[in-house]
Amino acid sequence: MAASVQTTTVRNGGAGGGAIARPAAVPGQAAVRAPVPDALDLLEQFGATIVVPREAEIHGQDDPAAFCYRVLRGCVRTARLTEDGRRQVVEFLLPGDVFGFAAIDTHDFAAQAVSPVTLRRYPRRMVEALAERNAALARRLREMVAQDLRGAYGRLMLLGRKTAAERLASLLLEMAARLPQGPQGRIELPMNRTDIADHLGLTIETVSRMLALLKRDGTIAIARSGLQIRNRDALQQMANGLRS
Amino acid sequence: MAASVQTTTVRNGGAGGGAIARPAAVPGQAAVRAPVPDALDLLEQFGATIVVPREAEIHGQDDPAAFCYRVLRGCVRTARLTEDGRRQVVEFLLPGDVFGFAAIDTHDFAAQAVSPVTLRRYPRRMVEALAERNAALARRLREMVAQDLRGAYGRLMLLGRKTAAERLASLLLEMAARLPQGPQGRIELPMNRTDIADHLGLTIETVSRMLALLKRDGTIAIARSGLQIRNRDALQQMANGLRS
DNA sequence: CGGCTTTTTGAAAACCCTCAATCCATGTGG
DNA sequence: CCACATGGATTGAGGGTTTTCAAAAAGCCG
Repeated sequence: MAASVQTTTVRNGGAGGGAIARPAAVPGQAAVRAPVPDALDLLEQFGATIVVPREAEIHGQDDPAAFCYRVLRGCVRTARLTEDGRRQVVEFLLPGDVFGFAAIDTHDFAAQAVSPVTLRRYPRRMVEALAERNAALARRLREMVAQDLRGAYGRLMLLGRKTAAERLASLLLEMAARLPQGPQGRIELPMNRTDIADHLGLTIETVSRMLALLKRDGTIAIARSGLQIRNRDALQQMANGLRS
Repeated sequence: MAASVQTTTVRNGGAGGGAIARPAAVPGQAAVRAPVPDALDLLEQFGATIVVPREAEIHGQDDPAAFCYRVLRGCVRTARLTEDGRRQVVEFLLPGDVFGFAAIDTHDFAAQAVSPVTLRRYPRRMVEALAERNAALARRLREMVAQDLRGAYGRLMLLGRKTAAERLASLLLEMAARLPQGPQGRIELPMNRTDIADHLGLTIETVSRMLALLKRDGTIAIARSGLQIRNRDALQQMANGLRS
């Protein structure tokens, strides 16, 4: 079922990947860059850096979980597919994000490259072996999974109880918080309308229409694949269902 | 914000609660009851058994996570609430199920008793302390959280991409698999229509209508709070969207 | 039996989806 | 350099599913 992964190994071993994603640095706080030790750093020596082309599969749904991953560059989506072809995009992963750590034996979602992606890849066997001997790492792993779970709960609310407008507003706010900001808070959404629709439980047409609405409001501005939030408060209100 | 928990402590300490919920026993297999050691058994000596009346709150959303729980009797629901009162029921917990183990500092959902409930309650501080020293327990905890995550992913698909009929069929099948079966596969749903609706992202009217449909089909039979699945294959097909 | 809540049923409306056409950006070949 | 083809995005019209509002029916418990 799983299409074979088409990747290019760039580096193998060594500390080639920069710092591990750390638990929630307080935003807006002066960055004291003493190298805070992170239990995940233990994995670094077993990591390999790989490059995945746009739209290629990193691993398939129900594939044996041989590796966990951390995103270095680009955007990854995790998704589930039904037998009859309906798709639910679980989440979008950006640089610093990790995935695959919650797997027991197999991954329970597919992972694909939304844009050209650079990943750091860790053998799960090593992760498990290290966690067996290192309580701090074990705890960190559990926290990471718990974090994912927390995110999933938020999405359950979004999909079960929010309107199309609210879902889109929520996504835009989330992406604005996670993506690098250009001048005037301009951001570049890496995913297309189909990805957004499959993430929000909508159709591409509805996504397009809601974006058009927000554009008419002056809440956002869209210019050739770039997006700018002009009225964050309005978006926030819309995301929370406080109808004007 | 959190309403105070109104509970009755029945027992404290000792091995009062029976065996811990174990990882997926193979159904239909002859039960070889050699006491398989479960890492969770370590917690048992710190457990307390409590009783919670129907509809009472076990813990509130964003409450500090002082305890984890295991259901001994009854049905618990976990739910999230928005500011404007919309509710998403995350899951229903039945005897043998545990909850609260994914919390970091606070619970990220409220837990309430759907029916009169008996719980075994473990101090989180103890759980953390034991996990620090016991790798098997740490791994077990992570697997439990990963299991929850897996379940959440399934629900994302359900809420994002399934129709009302499909959602209801899925729930009935899940409940039939988890609840004790009476004669002729008769089961008793512990939750009311509102709970089901808030779990499936629907309204109580839609839930009622879909049940009426299934009843007309002869797929299910409903008799005074009891439910019987008459055509499991039809339900299965409906749950997977294979329209007749 | 009477009062209460829960569930069911009905009719109309809202929201989102489907189908279809147009627009736009990008890339290709003449 | 421009015509054309391509794929994604947008816009429009109509329809379907689910919701909303309302009322009746069915349970439940005194």
